[in-house]
Amino acid sequence: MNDEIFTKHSLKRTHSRIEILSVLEKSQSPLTAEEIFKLLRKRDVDLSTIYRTLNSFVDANIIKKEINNNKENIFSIIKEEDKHILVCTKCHKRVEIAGCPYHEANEKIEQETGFLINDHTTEIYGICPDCQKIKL
Amino acid sequence: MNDEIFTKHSLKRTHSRIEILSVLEKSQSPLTAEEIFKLLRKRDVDLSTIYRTLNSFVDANIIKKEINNNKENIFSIIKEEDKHILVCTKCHKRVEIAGCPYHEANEKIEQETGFLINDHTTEIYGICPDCQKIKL
DNA sequence: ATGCAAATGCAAATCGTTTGCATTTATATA
DNA sequence: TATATAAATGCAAACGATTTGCATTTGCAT
Repeated sequence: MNDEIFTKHSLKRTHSRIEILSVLEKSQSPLTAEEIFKLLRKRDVDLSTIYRTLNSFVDANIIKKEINNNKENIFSIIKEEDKHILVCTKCHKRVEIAGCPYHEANEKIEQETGFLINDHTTEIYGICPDCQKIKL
Repeated sequence: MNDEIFTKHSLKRTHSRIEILSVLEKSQSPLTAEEIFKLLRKRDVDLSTIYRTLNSFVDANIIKKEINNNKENIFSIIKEEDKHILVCTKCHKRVEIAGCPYHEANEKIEQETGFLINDHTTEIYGICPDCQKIKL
């Protein structure tokens, strides 16, 4: 299954990592480390391994860590639709960024306001590092 | 000074709270509880009080709690420019929301990409709770 | 000025997370 | 396919940020 994701970040394709990633992929909402632990069928993965794995995944930009309304640390897969575009207003270069937290942010807003959010801007305007170097 | 903010949330206007709020307001960037503790001039406020106060402020929607790149919990004032508008695509009602995390999110993006962000959409489109109740 | 609930300081407890170490496992190479 | 080696894991112990209990103090309404 999800083979590349491991090799891509030079992470070994181990039982624990496959299971943890699978749990996160199947989940509709972000999970705490403890929840992942409980969801792992036989609980055959040690909690410390879960924490180590989650940290690896965060560092590899595969998942992101946030705080929920209950002040717990939660983890969730960075999905394709979470990716946004940075547009340089000078050279018009377009750069894709991963792990943009807007999606999460919007979920929070939905929870807090009862709104059903359909859309939001996915382009962010600014000046890229290259153009910042050019004097005017 | 900032009198209403306390009465508004029925929080007593105490020395600790005034000091902590002041530190957060003066700070250009989000702070950890420990940093706030160290910034308090005479460190005359107990760490436990700082934590209790920060929790009160978060609950009262005066500040927000997030995770920085170093995986520490950080707190920052919810500023006016952090507020965004929810626009209902059915009834065109406009609702202001406080504590929208886009601003923080953008700061993170700036750090990670080197981009200087100038602008982003402040209107979010969806369906408000009232319109969700109306059958079509 | 008085009373009372809320807030505080202090010390101790809690609990989510990390770490050390011996053992196991995945992957590269012969 | 067998072998070597670094990486990953489980377990138990440690850690440290945050919370809590309790006696005392403080803010605020009356």
